[in-house]
Amino acid sequence: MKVTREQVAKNRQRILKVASKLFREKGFDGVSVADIMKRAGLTHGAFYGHFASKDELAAQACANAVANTIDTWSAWTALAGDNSADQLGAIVSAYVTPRHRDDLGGGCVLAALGADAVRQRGAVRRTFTDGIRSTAAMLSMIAPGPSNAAQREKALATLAGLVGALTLARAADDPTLSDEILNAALSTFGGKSGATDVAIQARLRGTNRKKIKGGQTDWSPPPGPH
Amino acid sequence: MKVTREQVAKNRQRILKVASKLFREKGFDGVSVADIMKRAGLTHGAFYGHFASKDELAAQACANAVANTIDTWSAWTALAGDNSADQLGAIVSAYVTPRHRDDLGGGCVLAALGADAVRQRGAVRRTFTDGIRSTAAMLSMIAPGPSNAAQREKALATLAGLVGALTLARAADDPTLSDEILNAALSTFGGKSGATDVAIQARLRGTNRKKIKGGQTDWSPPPGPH
DNA sequence: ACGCAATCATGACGATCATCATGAATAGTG
DNA sequence: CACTATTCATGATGATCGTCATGATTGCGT
Repeated sequence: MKVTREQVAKNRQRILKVASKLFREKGFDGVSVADIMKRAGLTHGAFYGHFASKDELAAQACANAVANTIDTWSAWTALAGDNSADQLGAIVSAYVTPRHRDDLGGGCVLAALGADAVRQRGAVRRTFTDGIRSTAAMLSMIAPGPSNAAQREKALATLAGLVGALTLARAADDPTLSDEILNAALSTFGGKSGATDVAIQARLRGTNRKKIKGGQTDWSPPPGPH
Repeated sequence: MKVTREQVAKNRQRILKVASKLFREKGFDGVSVADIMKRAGLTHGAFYGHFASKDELAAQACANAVANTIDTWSAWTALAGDNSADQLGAIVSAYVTPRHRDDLGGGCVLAALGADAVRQRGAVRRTFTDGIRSTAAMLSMIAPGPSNAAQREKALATLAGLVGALTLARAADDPTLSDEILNAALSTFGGKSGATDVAIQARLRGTNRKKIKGGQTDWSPPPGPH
């Protein structure tokens, strides 16, 4: 078989997207190349025409997931207007939600693969580090504080709080405890701050959940500037 | 071969201890039964005389790691005296350290296996949930706040912040960024609070590191009430 | 001291894994 | 239209995995 150049590019992107989702859901060691290819609608033999190894795929899928996270956060802040405090509040409010907690494969890559990244070396680890840098830089620009250093400190602490809360809320096998963790993080890390519009909050926190094809949850609020 | 009943118990404990360490270092999927048994000084065949399956071992090793974490935290608070604020500060100060970051196999199980626990079911997941409950309860008792609810909220948010900071600091492949994350968490989550004795702080934060046999780091401050 | 029962070592089983070899089909090129 | 390069499917390979069967060794109750 041979396919159109356009189809080849589509296949490659589909592999990346599927891998990005499956890795977040089951971890790097929990997914096989055959699994990924099957979900991408291909067989395992076609894999090595696109990527040199599973490790190379992991790195690129990680980069894909990071870009996904950044885009989502951008969409969140765009809904909050120009006020920095509102923007930070928007990210926190949307991050620490049952909706995000239940969307392991489509959610923040730092929370889903953070512990796995520790055990990786080479490209995967470097890509992940850049993901931390990017998200931290994004939060630093909108975090409140009397100086750049103070803003960055708040940004890093908030990022840690969000990632930790989501991880623990996911790990907790008890809905009550899980919700409690999310709510504590929401209150502590700025979800209540400022005068963020209530309707926007509701949208960000998933009150108006929207389903898209395939039973997947669309956790990016429509329409967004992207 | 047969061995003393006492030796059998020792072997079992050794398997548990090794598994508890290796699982934290490499994740549940990253360690094989043969790996664990080899490090415990036995061969893989002896395994199923002690545990019914790898999953059962994972659950018990997880419980072991939780107990380990609780004990360590108790030792930390014991050094800080009777003041609650100092005790919380002691835990935060000792938790978010390069020493703890670099001791993946001996450190907090919530940070090391949190993301992996999400993908587990059954006993492992339940044990892990209990670990979250236990640590949260411990922090709730010493966290400041005008009410029990406020104390618990602060405890949960602090726990999330600690776990997230340690995870990100470990994942970051850049020492500068990694230290920055630890310091931000230290400042934000109460490490500076109160009048905690400077010498105790230094001991908790690893200034007087002590090596024990096997090149392993003894991250529990001596002597401790345990 | 004898015999049973337990514990470990050796080895093997089937399943699964990442990766590679091969061939069929065909899009792109002249 | 014919040729070539490429893309994918099929299948195989060697390694590793969790688990189990077997037998040798020997502690321990009698």
